[in-house]
Amino acid sequence: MAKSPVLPRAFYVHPPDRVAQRLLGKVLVRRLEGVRLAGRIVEVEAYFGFDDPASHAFVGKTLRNEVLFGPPGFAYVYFIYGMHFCLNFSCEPAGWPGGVLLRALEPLEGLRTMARLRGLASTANPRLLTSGPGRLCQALGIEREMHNGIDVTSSRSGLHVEDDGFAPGEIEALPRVGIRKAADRALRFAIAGNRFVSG
DNA sequence: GGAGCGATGTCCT
DNA sequence: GGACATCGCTCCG
Repeated sequence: MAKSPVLPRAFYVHPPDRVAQRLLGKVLVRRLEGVRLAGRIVEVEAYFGFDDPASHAFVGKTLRNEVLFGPPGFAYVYFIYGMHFCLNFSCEPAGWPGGVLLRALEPLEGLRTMARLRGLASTANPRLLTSGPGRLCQALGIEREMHNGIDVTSSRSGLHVEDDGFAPGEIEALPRVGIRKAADRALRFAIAGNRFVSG
């Protein structure tokens, strides 16, 4: 089996809605203590900058969101609701804010480790592993202190994205989840019919 | 299976 | 002090 190429920086140097749609079908890979955890990206959301009130970047650059204003292809990990982490990738050239939130994966490799990290006794219901932004971070052992600001275009950073040639087929555009502002914009993208989409 | 709701830390005003 | 890009539990049908 040919080794899948890692998505390079150039992949992320585009507006977040474009990057979001092109991330669908790619494989998120986390190397954790020698174990390879992997899942296919099936649901994402795009967040712009100053013209998007729902974006963390809308208020301008702060200590928390500065990764979104930096160069593309870096992880923006934040803590929400007192107990969950969410993973984004920065987009657009340095100086332009924008990011893509990863909302759901179809688990491919390392399911038993994912279940353990999620506090589940088994992999009987794989939807409970990585369907949802907080769940996928927990399943892959992604935390802010370790991962915020790391380069996801390097396979040495322990978190990167690969292209295994999978073609996602039909993509649907939906309203974003869990936001109050700009909730009418269809900036959530999913592989149509995939059972791991969080909805 | 779906609506309702509580838990809980961090950031910005 | 309030809002928050969530999750899992309860209760009800």
